[in-house]
Amino acid sequence: MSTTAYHHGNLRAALVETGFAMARESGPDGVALREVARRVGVSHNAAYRHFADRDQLLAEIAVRAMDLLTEAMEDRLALVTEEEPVARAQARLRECGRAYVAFALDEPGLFRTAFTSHLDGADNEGDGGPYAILNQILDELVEVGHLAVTRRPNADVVCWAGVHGFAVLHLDGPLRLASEEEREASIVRFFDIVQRGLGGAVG
Amino acid sequence: MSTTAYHHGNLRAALVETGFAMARESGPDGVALREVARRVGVSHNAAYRHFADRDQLLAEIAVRAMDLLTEAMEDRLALVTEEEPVARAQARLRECGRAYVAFALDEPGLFRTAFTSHLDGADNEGDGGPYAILNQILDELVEVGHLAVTRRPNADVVCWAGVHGFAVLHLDGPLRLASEEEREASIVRFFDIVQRGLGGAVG
DNA sequence: TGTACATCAGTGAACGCGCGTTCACTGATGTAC
DNA sequence: TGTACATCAGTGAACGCGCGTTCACTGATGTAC
Repeated sequence: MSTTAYHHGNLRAALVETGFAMARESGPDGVALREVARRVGVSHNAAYRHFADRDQLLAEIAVRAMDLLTEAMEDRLALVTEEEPVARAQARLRECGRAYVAFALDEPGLFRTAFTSHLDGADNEGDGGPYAILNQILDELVEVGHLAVTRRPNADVVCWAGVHGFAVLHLDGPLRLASEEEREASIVRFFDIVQRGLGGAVG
Repeated sequence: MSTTAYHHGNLRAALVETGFAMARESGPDGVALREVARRVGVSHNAAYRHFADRDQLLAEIAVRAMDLLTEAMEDRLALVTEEEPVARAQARLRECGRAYVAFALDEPGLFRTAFTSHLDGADNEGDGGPYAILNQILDELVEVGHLAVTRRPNADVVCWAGVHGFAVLHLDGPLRLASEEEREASIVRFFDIVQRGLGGAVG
């Protein structure tokens, strides 16, 4: 943008930021080292001063993408006003899932980048990311008496799989042509089934 | 392999077969037109006599991959011996899902190829593929009284999403490092939750 | 306060890669008379 | 049964693409004395 020409001063951050924007536009494969450098206005190998290779840059971008997903979920959870404990926990589970799906569909490039495998950096576990949020909400469902402790194990993976599969099928998969109405109806049914499946009581 | 040198006689089929083998090894991106031709022993542009472009070849390979998935599901369904109607339909739902996940994990290249978007050929709907099988089993669950007709709509998408997400998270995603025991425990919980979520009665 | 020098952060040219696709072509096949 | 010829199915060379990465380099910076 400006700064001291030679000795950019902030190259690393600029590369990540620009690469992030490119991932947003066109997913992980859209992040070409040469093109990132070009956009930042620096020679194409200057990046090697700051990253061992392209994958290391991409890993850092992926972490930021995952962070954005996490924020999107937190933002949405903050909007839950329901006070009755069981209904509240259920609503939080729904909103958390909806935020995940909405992020995937609104930010396909970032979503794909966040879930690019073969990158180290992001281990996605425990660290307060989407998975941790989900786990916390499931714990709330236990505390509140909707989900039996004995049925708590692996409930996290099940919920995650459902929501992730929903996102992926609609994003890249055979359901990508589904109308918004169909999508909405399916997701409503999804939470209906999950809620009944988790809970001990019916209806 | 042999045949009349010039005028291969069966080039189209040979290209599809070899491309299929390459997709099996390394997924859709592993199917390079030039390499397929090389392996078949033909000049790299002979393929253009039979396919408009690489995507058309890949689309045909994807259809065959989807067919193999379908067969895997059917084979596994054929093994269900349970006779009591409700238990039978439930078992069929489980086996159908298990076959899907097993295929994804055992044949990652083919699974990814089958679900490569941007290809025409496969519309994956109604034609007797995995989705049709799932729909049929859900209809059985309705007939048999486990699933209420009013709750039938979109149950297909929900089941599909769960199983697909499970596969994808374990194949490419953050759960790819999960042990076989964890995977098995999760999938058991998955069917537990789906079955309760679908059914009107509890456990 | 001035200068020497190590270190750091960039540059520019080049390598090697394998791909998809197109062009003008030639060898093989089969059919009509 | 023989031959002419259209059609079909391959070939080989070439284009253009953009990439990641490495090499030897040079200009800027800051610190020690």
